[in-house]
Amino acid sequence: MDRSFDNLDSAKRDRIINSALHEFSVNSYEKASTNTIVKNADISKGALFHYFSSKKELYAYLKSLVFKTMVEELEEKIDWNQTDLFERIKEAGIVKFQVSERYPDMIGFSMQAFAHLTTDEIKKQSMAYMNDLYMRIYQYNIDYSKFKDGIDIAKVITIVEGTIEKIARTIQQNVTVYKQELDTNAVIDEINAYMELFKNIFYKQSDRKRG
Amino acid sequence: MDRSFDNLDSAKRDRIINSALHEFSVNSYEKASTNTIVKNADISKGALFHYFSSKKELYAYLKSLVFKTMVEELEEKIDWNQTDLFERIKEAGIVKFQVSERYPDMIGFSMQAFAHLTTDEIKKQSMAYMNDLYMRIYQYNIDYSKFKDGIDIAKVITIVEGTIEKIARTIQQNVTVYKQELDTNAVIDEINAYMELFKNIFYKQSDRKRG
DNA sequence: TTTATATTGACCGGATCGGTCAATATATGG
DNA sequence: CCATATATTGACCGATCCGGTCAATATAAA
Repeated sequence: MDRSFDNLDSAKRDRIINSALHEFSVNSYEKASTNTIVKNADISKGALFHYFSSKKELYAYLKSLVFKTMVEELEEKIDWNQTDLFERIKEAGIVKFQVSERYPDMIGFSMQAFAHLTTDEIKKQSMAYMNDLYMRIYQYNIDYSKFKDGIDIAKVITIVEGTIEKIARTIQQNVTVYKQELDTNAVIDEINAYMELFKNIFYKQSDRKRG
Repeated sequence: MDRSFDNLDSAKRDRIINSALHEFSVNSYEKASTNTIVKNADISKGALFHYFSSKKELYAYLKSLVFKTMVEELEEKIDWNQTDLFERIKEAGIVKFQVSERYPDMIGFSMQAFAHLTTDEIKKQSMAYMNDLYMRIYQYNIDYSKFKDGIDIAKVITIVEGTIEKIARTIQQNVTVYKQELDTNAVIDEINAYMELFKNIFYKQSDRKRG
């Protein structure tokens, strides 16, 4: 990547990044069109290939940007002293949500990028890394003694993850289909409500309010 | 559609249907390639345009097939006398799972097809219909008195849906990434285990075993 | 064998692809 | 103000792929 891209004012840079993320989210790498990217970013074809030497390089840049951004944001903004699982998960969810306010198609891009990795080895490696990161989120400093006896923690995590992703999908749908505006506080309130419900049903009586 | 397509032996017909469903799942309508469809279905270009007069007609056929199949299967195979919510949801999940054994890309196609409907009106209508169908699944003959007092049923449904979809995605991932074979009974067992967990946490003590 | 039907794949004009580059606009330094 | 350097433009390139056609061929029915 030409360093001139980094010197662009951030509004223009984000316009290009978001346009590219969107195009690569909606289409496979091969079918994603640089023409569409420049049109939506409102720049000329030549400009794009001035910043990036090729489509492939643009794609690689986006991959590392997404990866780096996600990891850094999670590292920074998560309170790693938090011992309550549901509060931890809520924080991670909010971080992802905030990132997608700046880069709306980042998560879509990740999924598309992962689905179309070429070799199985690379897929397995990425999967392994993702699992590592998530294990840290779910385990580092977390107090599991609050849970009722006999509760299968792995299942709890599946349930909570599934629920949050479901909420995110529903919001996405409301925004794109019903043209609802995105109300950040409402989203956080909703996630909060679910987390309280989870505490109520999964924690021992005496631990319900401590979380 | 030419009726000659219906007279094809079902193996060949399903090969064409699945190849087309897959191509339209992975790509938008415009970028989906009839060349790719015929290649993967192992038929000639001429044959496809003998069965269907155009790409658009093929797409319309798939839409109505998917819609009809889903509705009919749900109507037929769900036990509408079942009063337990989690058993009902389990049945619906298993029906979808069985359908996707015959047509693996049916659900992916539905999502893609929905996401790319042209007018907002049509989107809203489809959304409304989906909601209706799901409301019947969640409400018809269901005994909600088993739930603990103060439990928010809408949230419970979101949680259970999210969990089942999460399980489905994980299985899909294991199949495509890790080349694991798909063990139907194991999947049903897993869904069962989650449903038992849900009964344990959401039902009153006295109703946990009756479901 | 004759007739009817199913299937093939080379071929069509047109659209789009990733990428180039001479021309132009803008910014910088004296 | 000019001179130079840099940023940006969009018409243009050959290549590829598009949806769809159709004369030729294979297969089945009569």
